[in-house]
Amino acid sequence: MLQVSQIRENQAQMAERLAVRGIKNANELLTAVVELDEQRRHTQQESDSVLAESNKLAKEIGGLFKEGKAQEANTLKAQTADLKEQSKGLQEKLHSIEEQLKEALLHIPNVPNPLVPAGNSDEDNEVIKEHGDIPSMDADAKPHWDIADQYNLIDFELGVKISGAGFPVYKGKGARLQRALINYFLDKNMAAGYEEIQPPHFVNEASGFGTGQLPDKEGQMYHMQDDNLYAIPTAEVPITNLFRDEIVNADDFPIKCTAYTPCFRREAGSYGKDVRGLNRLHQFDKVEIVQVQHPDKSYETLDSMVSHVEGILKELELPYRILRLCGGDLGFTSALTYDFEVYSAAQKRWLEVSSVSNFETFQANRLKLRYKDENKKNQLCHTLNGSALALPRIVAALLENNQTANGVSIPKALVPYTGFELIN
RNA sequence: GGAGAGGUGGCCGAGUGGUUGAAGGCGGCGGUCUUGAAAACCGUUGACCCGUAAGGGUCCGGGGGUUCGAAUCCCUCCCUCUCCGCCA
Repeated sequence: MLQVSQIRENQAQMAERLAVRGIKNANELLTAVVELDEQRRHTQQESDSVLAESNKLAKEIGGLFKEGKAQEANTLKAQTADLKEQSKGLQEKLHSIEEQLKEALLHIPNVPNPLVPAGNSDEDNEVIKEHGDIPSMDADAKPHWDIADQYNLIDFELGVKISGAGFPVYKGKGARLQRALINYFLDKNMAAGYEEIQPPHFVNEASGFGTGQLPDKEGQMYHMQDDNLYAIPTAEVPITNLFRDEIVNADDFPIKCTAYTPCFRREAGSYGKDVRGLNRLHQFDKVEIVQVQHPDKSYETLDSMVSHVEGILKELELPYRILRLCGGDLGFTSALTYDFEVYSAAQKRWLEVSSVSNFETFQANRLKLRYKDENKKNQLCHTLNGSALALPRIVAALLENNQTANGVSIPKALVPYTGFELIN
């Protein structure tokens, strides 16, 4: 959620940058906010002075009663009726304006960083780096779903039987590969200074709101109606919400957490050719990194998170590229996002495996996540997160890119974790 | 699922209608003492909104009510804990 004070100060600039997202009426939306805020402040002033007056009278009446001057007290009492009436009306007005203001703010996305290129779709994302050779495969190279089938690694049909489409069953070396990747990622993140956390996989409404999944993206999460809990779509939600309503110590910056969790996504309405095999699932595994940082240092941190993820992909010997997301592809809450894609040789396409973002104060504002600055004033922190990494597409790329006549070879860095060098 | 207790500032905890935004303690910050540190002692220390400021207002789980006045009384919702039952 944007801060009204900032909108007031930089409306024109913000509108301009929001336009990068393809929002045509950005300036109108911001103007509505500013106007509501003006009404709010005006109404509050009125209300405050009425309340100040009644507080004064109440104290006088209290004093008079104590002195035993009941007569005078009762005279004063009569005066308060009118004030009460006024106050009630003003309170109601104030509440209603505040509601409208919140509603207006809730539907404005984060302001993109100046680096964010304009554009409407993933076509307009900016490739800022490409690394590794695209493997040239034989014509009969198999997509990962065939390899998974051949070596009995993943059973999609069994998943359908017990849950439904998008819930794969990993078996044997398939399951072990998953476990190896999770441990490997966690170890890499820990070595980079992230504290490992095991959070709950279900969260309450307040948490969904804090990171921005609610109220807009309600349909994308699984919801347990009886208990009003949501299955987490990413560890970002429980981890970032650890810091909800907190005033953290500025000396603790940067706060770095990592967590492995399954992720649940309804992906309502998705269908078509992109969803085959592991490409798009209702349940998948991911190791996430989250940081809470001082506003002055968050972009430095974003860069360090990007190079951290990059280091992992290099070790896994996967060809990858880094994209800077354009305005149209940028998530609602993000100010700047880098996506990582690995090349999947048999499908002959890039697959997104990580998304690293700086949310600046957008989440912190909803979370009320603050720190004390040098002047002991509370300021909003910056939050960042990234996948390090999401498993399924890494598995897909590993299987496809490393297939040989003898089987699928495991990258060196991973062998200590899998305990085998070859899937055959 | 059944029964009971409770939700107060960063934390613990007192407070049952009046000038209490809230005793006390812990923690934090500053100081005295010390070669330095610890201990001890003294002082200081809530959040949010409006206002250039002075100042004003709101907040004791959320919402509503009673009252001139509510952390304190009433209604309602939410949450937590304890015991019993069930159970990895």
